[in-house]
Amino acid sequence: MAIASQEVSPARFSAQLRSHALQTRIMDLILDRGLDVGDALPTESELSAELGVGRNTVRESLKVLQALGVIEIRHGFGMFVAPNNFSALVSGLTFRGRLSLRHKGEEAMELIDVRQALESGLIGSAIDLLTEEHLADLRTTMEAMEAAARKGEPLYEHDAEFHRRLYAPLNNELLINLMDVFWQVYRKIHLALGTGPVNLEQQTQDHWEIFEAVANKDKALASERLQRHFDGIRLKLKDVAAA
Amino acid sequence: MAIASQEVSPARFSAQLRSHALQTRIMDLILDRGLDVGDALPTESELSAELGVGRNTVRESLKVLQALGVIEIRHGFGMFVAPNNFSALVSGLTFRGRLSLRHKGEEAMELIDVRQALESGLIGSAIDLLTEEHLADLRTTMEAMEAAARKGEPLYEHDAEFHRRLYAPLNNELLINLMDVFWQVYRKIHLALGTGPVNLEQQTQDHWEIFEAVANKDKALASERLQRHFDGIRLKLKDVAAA
DNA sequence: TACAGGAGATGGGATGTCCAATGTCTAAGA
DNA sequence: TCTTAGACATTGGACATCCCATCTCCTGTA
Repeated sequence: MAIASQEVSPARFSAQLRSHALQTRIMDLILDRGLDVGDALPTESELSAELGVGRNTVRESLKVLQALGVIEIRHGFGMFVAPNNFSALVSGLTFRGRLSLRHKGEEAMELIDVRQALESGLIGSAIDLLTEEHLADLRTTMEAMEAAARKGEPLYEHDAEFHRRLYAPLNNELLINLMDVFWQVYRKIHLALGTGPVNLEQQTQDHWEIFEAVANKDKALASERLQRHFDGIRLKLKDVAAA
Repeated sequence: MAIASQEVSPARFSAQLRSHALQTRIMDLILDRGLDVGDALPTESELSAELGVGRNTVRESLKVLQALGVIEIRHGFGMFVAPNNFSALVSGLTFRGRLSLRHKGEEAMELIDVRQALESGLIGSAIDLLTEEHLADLRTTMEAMEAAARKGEPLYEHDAEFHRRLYAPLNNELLINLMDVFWQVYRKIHLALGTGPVNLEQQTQDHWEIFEAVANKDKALASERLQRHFDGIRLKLKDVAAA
């Protein structure tokens, strides 16, 4: 018969299947009714009645859907189909990253690898589509970063913004969201473990160099400098994991 | 005062913050106690008592953590720290993809873009690290695919397996999981919309060509053929979205 | 020794009650 | 007429309690 899909035991997850099925039923209900982003879902009680399960059970599924970024729940008002939202992944990935740091930080490192692959792999296409306007936005971000560095403020937000805008030309929201997730996970892991002293000037300088390569439409150089940028991040993470 | 972080209203999500906080507390509890993959969590009642919240409330958070792949819940036995598991993302992304198909299928297309970027961007590194053993595995998969195609069976599993093994040399589980997620989402969207007739021979042939380029360690050719493979997928998706 | 079945523990789920947040509607006041 | 404070209905949040379903492990019997 060769089911041959997963190496899990057979009827060991019947409960999980049931609750997953309920989540699917709710999502199907949304799709079947033609609800779109921003539209309201039935109330908890209505769903409970329509789906034939208790309100608590429905709530559990709804909370999961909320966590997955499918719906948005507003206390006292209702539940709505959510706009794109990947904040869900952040929690899960952060947990895995921190868990892995107790061993050798492999998973956290893998995360950097994926981000590096995505960014240095896509910088070429991004440069192709780059307009003057995009470049101006990037410069603005860099100037803000430099100002922050001078004041000794953390560069977290500016760093994220830089990378976000770097790939804005691709016009791919999923990609932006994914990279944002990776970035946030890295940041959270870093914060959770206590960051050592950071060299703000060096960090700013790195980004300026990437900016320069991008501005000159030098794909190879941009890719290389991005690689180096990530190598630096990787080293920092290794230090933290070793401690 | 310049909060200036997000463009959302201020105290509109206090409830979400609270439930998210509870999830975080549970994850911190796992980390603080040094629990590792496979270790058992306290029971629902214990957690309820320790965290000072009702059992139902704890359950909602636990379900979320389960959905995020953080813990594994086994009815009648207990809850355990889960091994890496990204099946969570599948549901959320599939929903978004199907939702977007009602418009122009933009999000589904973005998903293909990201996958294409990841795969064609990383094939070079994968080829660098490719061993004879990896290649043999790949060939085995291809032969299985060909056999299935001859019997007129769907190639889903073989297709997934091929791509999984293609990047096995990178030894990056996160990457493999991510690509698996994208693949499953694509498949689910495809199934949900009813797939047109598929050309099994053509599909097999595509993969053989990619295999050939990889076997010859021709990075450029492999990358190009991967690109073409994804272009085909993109076209198919566009057809479905248009219907 | 091997198997069957029960005991105990744990999660799954339903129901009812009350609390808290939100938006809306109304009425008083400027 | 416009504004605003407050009452109100609606909706989600949280909890307690009860019972069911499922699992593992252990014990007794063949």
